Amino acid sequence: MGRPALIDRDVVLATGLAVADDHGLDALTMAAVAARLSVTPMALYRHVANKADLLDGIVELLLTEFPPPPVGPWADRLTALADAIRTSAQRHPAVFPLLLQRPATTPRARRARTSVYWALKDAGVAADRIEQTERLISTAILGFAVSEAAGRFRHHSRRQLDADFAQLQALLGSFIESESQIAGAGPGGEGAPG
Amino acid sequence: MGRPALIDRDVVLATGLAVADDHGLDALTMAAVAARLSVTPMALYRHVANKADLLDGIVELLLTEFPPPPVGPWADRLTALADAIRTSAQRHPAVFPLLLQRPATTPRARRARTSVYWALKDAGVAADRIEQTERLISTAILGFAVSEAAGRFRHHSRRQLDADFAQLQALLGSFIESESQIAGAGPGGEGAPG
DNA sequence: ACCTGAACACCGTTCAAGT
DNA sequence: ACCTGAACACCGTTCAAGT
Repeated sequence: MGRPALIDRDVVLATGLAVADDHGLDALTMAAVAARLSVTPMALYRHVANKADLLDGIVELLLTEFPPPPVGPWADRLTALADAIRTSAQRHPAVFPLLLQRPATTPRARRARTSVYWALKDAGVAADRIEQTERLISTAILGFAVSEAAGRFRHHSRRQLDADFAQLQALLGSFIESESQIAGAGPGGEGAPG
Repeated sequence: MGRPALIDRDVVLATGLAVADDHGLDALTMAAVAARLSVTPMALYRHVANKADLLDGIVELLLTEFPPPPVGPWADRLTALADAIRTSAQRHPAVFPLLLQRPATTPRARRARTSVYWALKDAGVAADRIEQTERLISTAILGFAVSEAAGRFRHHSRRQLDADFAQLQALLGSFIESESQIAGAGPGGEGAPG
């Protein structure tokens, strides 16, 4: 067998993300990633198939930043997840928009989606309405996070955007309650008894 | 003075859009656009400053496809606009996502935004709530249209996505009504009298 | 097994030159 | 004024070669 590896796939992806964070998506080239790793561009091809695979891997890496939601009432769990998504977008504005371009079928994407499913179940949403409800709220949250990260709101103040995001979360919260089968379900844990 | 022009900015932008529609964003190169116009790549630089300017111009061209909404009740006008946005996204999936990356400060973008303002005013939304309300509904509609165009929903059926979009529009409609200061304002023209 | 060096087709962009 | 031809730095990717 050969010599010890200098790099592996994970550091290639993490380095690619760092390059994009620091200098933008246009600056994310194979040569730039390689230079950060003190390695030849061609060395990367043992760890990623090509540049598209590198981008896919970086998007996948982004999903890692969405922490498992805390235990607690369903509304708190969804709020925490939405805040984590927005924070991740702010931290990685160059690559975050790519998230909209990949179907969420990888294990990590499924994990994030499943935690939303559980929250909606606890909120009292009917089983056959959970998937559609998840798509609606995820799309709205991602749409905001991407818009903010990509610069569509660049002429608005941070204070204004915080208020916008809070309003969006409130709207989605009341939508979920309207879908709830639990009479008078508030943002509590398992809904009102009886 | 010189010789008659073979091309102008509008045909360069339209040709760029056509290349992206036919072969994707990666295939949208200066050389490809020039070839379609039977011209040298360098000839394009008299009409667009550089490739970024070409992309900006194409995004601007997209806004042209949003027709002025019909006269009628505010809800019908907003529905028509939302449908036009989604249709444009479906027709131009490669470039539509770029719309999220530009602040809507150009005249054409402002025109589209203004027609939403008027609809919200007619719906009875308070003057100091109109701009935030417009951002919320535009972000949700654009988020859906971009997600669909960019492929995030590629594993879902057309029928399912139609239902999702209808549900999103219904949610936004009831949100607007909840913001209305006109008691019992339905989706009618100018709200209930008195 | 992992990395390097040389090479290729292609890309955006410039500059000076033609009409 | 508008377009062309030649040229440059850079990009993704291949292949054969080194250890």
